[in-house]
Amino acid sequence: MTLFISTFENKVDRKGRVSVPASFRMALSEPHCILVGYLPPNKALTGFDRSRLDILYPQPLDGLQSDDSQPNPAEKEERIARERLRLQREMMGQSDDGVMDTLNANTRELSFDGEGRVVLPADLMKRANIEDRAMFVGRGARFEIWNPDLYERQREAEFKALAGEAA
Amino acid sequence: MTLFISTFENKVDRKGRVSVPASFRMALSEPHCILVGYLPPNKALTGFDRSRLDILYPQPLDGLQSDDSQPNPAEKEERIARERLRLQREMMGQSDDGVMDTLNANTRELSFDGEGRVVLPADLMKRANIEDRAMFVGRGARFEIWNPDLYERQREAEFKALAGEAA
DNA sequence: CGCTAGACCATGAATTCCCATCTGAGAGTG
DNA sequence: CACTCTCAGATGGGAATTCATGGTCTAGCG
Repeated sequence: MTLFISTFENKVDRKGRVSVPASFRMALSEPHCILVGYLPPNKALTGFDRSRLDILYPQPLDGLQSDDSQPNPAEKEERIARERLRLQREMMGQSDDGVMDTLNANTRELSFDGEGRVVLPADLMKRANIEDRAMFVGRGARFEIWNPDLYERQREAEFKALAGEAA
Repeated sequence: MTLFISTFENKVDRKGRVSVPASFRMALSEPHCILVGYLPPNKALTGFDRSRLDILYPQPLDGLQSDDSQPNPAEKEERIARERLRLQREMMGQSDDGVMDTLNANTRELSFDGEGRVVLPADLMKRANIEDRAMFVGRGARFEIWNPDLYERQREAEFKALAGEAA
């Protein structure tokens, strides 16, 4: 899999559009969209590829039903029943997975225009203090979108932490 | 795949009609309806795609009859017999599945008009304190419909929980 | 006959699409 | 080594489409 590396500063135009760095776009499995969200206490937005969700989500049942690694059928049935009960409760809003719930609510699917840009929703921009410039920061499997000035401070802090650690 | 993410605030008109966000509509497998229900002590309504019911329901017999992971034929027959008895009791109203019973009773099938709207039943609106605005909140496999003001408080609470967890 | 639920139509605003321009890096050339 | 050419990526603006929203009409039902 391809990773997001390096940093790029691009402009945000009046419509909220930004070019996603070409190298980030090429790292995507879904070529036509990215997921971008905000979660506290972060100071920046987080972006990632759509295929990441498949990893984050527990597979409902399918994984269990075809799972023959556990040869004991009674235990397998029991696990399926338990998982089904969990899904049933979840469907009625009694979820036990607060993290994923919050992530889903606060993440958007942004699609590219013909030039490789996305529009950053106004509320997300506000949360990350992004105005007319955006810094794309590669973090491996994900990337971050910062206010460039804030990121420079963050970078210094990270450098300092590393240097201090080494000393 | 049906995946609901992000949040959208839409207006509820005098007839109780609301536009379901376009991205939610596109996530549906059944393009012409959604299931919406209320269960205490939730503060919001819960909606999901019709196809979800197939997952929530235990497969009657089919799964067992074709299940050859357990080579012992006697035990397999015994399990089928047990399952059949369970189904019989269920058909007589002696269900052992309280969650699904409650879910079925308190869920409505809402169909779309030509513009992608549904009408929210008055009693459901009342239970969720929804008046003239509705906040659609993506929760992955399901979504929620909130009074926007209540949801903003909920969002802050979720953020606080996340931030606290990180600290 | 009055009412309600559903279908149908009209409008404005927001979003997406499309085309034109700009810029910087690197290759090629004299 | 200076200069130009070329190309991919980035940026800007206007046109076209989608979406949300409000209203009206019609049919079925009480």
